[in-house]
Amino acid sequence: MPADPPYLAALNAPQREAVTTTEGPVLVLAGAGTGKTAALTARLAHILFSRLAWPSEILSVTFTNKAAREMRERVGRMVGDAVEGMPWLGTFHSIGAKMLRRHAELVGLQSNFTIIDTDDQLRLLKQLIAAEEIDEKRYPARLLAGLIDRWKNAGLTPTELGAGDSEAYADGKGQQLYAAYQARLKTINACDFGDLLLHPLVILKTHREVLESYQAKFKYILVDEYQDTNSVQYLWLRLLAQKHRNIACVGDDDQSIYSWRGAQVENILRFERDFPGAKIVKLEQNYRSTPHILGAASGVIAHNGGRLGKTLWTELDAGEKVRVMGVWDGPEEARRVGELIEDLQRGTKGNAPVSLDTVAILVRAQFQTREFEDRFIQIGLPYRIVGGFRFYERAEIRDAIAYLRLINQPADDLAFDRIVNTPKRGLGDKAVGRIHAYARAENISLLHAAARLLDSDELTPQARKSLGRFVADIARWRDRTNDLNHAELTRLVLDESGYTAMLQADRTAEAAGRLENLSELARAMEEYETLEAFLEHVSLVMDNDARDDAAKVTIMTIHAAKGLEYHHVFLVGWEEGVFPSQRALDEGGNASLEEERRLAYVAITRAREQCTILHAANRRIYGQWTSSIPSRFVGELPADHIEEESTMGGGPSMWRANWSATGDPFAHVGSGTGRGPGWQRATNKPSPLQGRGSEPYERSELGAAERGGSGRNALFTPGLTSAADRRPGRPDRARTGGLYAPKENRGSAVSLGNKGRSDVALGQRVFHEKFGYGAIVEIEGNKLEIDFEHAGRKRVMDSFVKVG
DNA sequence: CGGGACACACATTTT
DNA sequence: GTGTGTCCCG
Repeated sequence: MPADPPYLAALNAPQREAVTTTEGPVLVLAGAGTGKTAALTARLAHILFSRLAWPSEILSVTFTNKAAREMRERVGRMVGDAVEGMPWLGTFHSIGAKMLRRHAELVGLQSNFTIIDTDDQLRLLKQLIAAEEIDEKRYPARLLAGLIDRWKNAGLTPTELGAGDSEAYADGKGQQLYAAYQARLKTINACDFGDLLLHPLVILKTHREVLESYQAKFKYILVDEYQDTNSVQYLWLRLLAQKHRNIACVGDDDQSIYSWRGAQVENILRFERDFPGAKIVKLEQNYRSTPHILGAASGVIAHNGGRLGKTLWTELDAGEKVRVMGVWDGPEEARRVGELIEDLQRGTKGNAPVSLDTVAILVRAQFQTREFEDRFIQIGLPYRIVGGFRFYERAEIRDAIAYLRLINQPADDLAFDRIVNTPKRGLGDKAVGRIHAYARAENISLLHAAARLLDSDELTPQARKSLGRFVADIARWRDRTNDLNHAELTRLVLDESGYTAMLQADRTAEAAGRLENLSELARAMEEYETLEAFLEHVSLVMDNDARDDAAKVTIMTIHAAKGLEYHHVFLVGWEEGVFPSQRALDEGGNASLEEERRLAYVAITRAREQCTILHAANRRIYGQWTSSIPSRFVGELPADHIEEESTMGGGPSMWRANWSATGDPFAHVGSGTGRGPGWQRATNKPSPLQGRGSEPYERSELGAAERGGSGRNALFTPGLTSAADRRPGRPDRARTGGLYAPKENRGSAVSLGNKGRSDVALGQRVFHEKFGYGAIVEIEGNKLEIDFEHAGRKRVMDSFVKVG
């Protein structure tokens, strides 16, 4: 036997088996951190090196673009340029789009169809709902969108819906609307995310010759994160693998966290039945986490039933126990995490300084990121939030892309609607309404209708002139696609449409940023061969790849963290109602709870060396202060693997007891009734919930330092409110000292009325304790409107900024 | 027609 | 607390 090829050298026995068992169905059960990606990429390399197939004959699907990119890079390192020829490596959605473009006509589309996002989808549905004269208040478009999504994930076209399904919306109009929606998409030559999966399935099912060509083509199929496949994806795979039956699926039932998106763990559980004779390989040696971290994760997941069951083990040294910390409230949580990260960064107790790139904070839901953002701006700790607002969702970017979409695809009515009057051309509701009516009557696209209306008397001369110019512009730009590259075209369009001028005329601070974003857009486009390729990228790639190299702490959701690893991981908000989420507790029963638990498992196993779990006793959720108890998952952590500490004295068990002794501290407030600050003020009762957030401007005046910490004791001991609670804001650390405004201005700022200070001016750069640096865009007495570099626009009192 | 003020509902996770 | 939709005014 010749020496092992390099790609096999570093693999353990089960991994090798997963790599070299190329023929026949294989299911690889890979626990967290067991070298799943390594095995998967080695398998690809093995198939290529052994000349079992050409790169174009391998289908390998992942769930995220991140995973696809990583696999491409790693395979590239092993096999060199051959990876360039792997056209079928990508996410289910990108591969679906690719197949669909080849066979679009089979489902009534043209191959230059537009991929619409959820925003466009919602707008379209609203139109249809209105046309049916359904009360959108009673039956929100969102609900319908959710249903359609679910149907598509299940692989069901409108005609295939079950009897009960159409009942789900507006007294049985669900099916009808679904059909109308699909018809509408077809006329505007567009499809949504779900269609990228559903249309290809329909094509494979109804066109034997197409199916056979793909079956013959894909000699090997690889699927990552198999536990997350939904029904459409599953049906795809089953059809495509039928001929060669060389399908390798890698997954972990304990990491199934997408059932709400239609994922069926059952797919993994029934693999052997679907592919008789399948070989099962288990990867159980973990290379990522210390035994304590692994032990903690295993202890939690052991509370779930119906698992395939794996026993993870590791050869790594014991390392630190998982830290569990109880804190008083949300702001304190952020403060503590900030301090701990600064300690890491500095290096303490003989530990070497740590790069922020190896540190992550994982949250259950997006709203939790705010607290950390606020705090980190304040202390100047560099951070990056993954997910959240994405570059391509900004209004100006969407506008620019709408222009391009319309140029690329004149039937794109959604794009037309978006930009026909942006920038303002004097084409308001009335004019646009006429265009719509005409298009509907003649069954033509909006752009087409607009062109025809120019020859009629339907529009006012003013509107006609304006619209004429718009239509001519689009046509002219369309012609220029031949002689200009798309980045140049974009710049031309932005200039000639008046969009650039509109932003230049806008003196607000945001406008400058928008212009910058647009030039960034044009720059990004240069990396793509064609306009079509770029638009596809925009539609499918959701992660913001604006990566800069400065080391930063990463803040993201647990979902987004799947597949990633960090040396130091902070898991925050482990409280009942936050994690597990209230939704999961309220509905979905045990299945939801188990999914939350798997999420906890995923979260813990992201950590390599150090895992810190935090829970707060009080948290403000949707503006209401709520007391909370530690997550049940905290209780499920095996005692041997954790060490608990609390910043509140007495340890977590103490204040847990406190909580039950006090009963519901919010009983007198009628918590959860949605009563706002106004009501609280009106009652004029010295309630601990009163004050603070209820007064205008106060929120921004108070440093987070004060809002956290012991000042909040009042929540549990109403008698003791004040002194501590009313103490004026004060920096809690030496390095931020001196940034506060002079004392005499503070506390009485509101009563001082409109006497503004004299040392500030428009455009001036200032520093605010809570929001960081920003420029003054407006001065109104003692109130300033400031455009903060990181925190956006806020109105604050002038006494709380320092000229800087 | 456009912009601003107001009232209102609405609040996981994502390709 | 937020964003969205609507109304009214210039």
